[in-house]
Amino acid sequence: MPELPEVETTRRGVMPHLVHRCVETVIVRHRGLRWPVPRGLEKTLQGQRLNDVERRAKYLLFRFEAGTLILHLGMSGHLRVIPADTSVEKHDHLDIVFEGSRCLRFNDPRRFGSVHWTRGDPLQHPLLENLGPEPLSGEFDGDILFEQSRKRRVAVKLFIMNANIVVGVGNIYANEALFLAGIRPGRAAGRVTRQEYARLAEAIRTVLQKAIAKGGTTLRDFTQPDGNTGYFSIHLNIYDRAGEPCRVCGGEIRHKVMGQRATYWCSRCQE
DNA sequence: AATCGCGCCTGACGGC
DNA sequence: TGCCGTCAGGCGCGAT
Repeated sequence: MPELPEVETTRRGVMPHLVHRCVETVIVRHRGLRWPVPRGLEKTLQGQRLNDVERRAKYLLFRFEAGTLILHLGMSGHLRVIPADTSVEKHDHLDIVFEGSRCLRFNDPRRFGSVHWTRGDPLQHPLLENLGPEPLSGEFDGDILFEQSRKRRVAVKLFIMNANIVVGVGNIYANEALFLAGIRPGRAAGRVTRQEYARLAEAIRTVLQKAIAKGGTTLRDFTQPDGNTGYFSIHLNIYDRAGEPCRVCGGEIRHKVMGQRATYWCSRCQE
């Protein structure tokens, strides 16, 4: 499932093939994503030049002259740049064909992804305007987490997965970051100390940056049909290792469902 | 205001 | 072999 590193890797992979090129055709094969693909997107995009591809949280922002295409990969979505005559496969919902036969193709089996169009500032779009800071930016640190969390009883794991607090911390990375910081996921957010939040913020940056580095090496060529996300190459310390020994202390890794999400921790390393 | 939990959707997997 | 039930999982939204 695409988490922030996968989305960032996707951005870096597709952008150089498409930027400064004009759209020739748009093909929508399945409008029924999480929200319907906007009516008239085909006409809106036709002839538009792509100026840049940016990312905000897990949203990709394709900046055209007349507006911005906002795209979320959902659970199972992925983007590739392929020759326009490449045969269509199951779940290929959307093609944006650029000059030079370069087709940006969106495939999403579970259809939790979405596509939006806005003429205004995409950062003011209702889906983006209330998002918290980017974890890899200078605006994010332990103090922000500490201050936002006072008097809040929600579990610290759910707290850091809340996109209004900080974006891009999906379930896997929340588990891994809490392990690195030595904090139990079930602790009330308001009871975690400033010092612990400093460690946690650093751990979040570390796991995300490592994952981006890995993704960057596996995803070098987006024109290859088998380009995968590099997700499985990430070294996981805790996620999906219930009952196995902790790599640091040998203690048994515990598992529990929290907020309908699989949660793992080491009962010795994490307090 | 904060928190909880639903539902969207398909593929993988286990049981029979 | 095949059918069926269950589960995962990001995230917005309505309910509490």
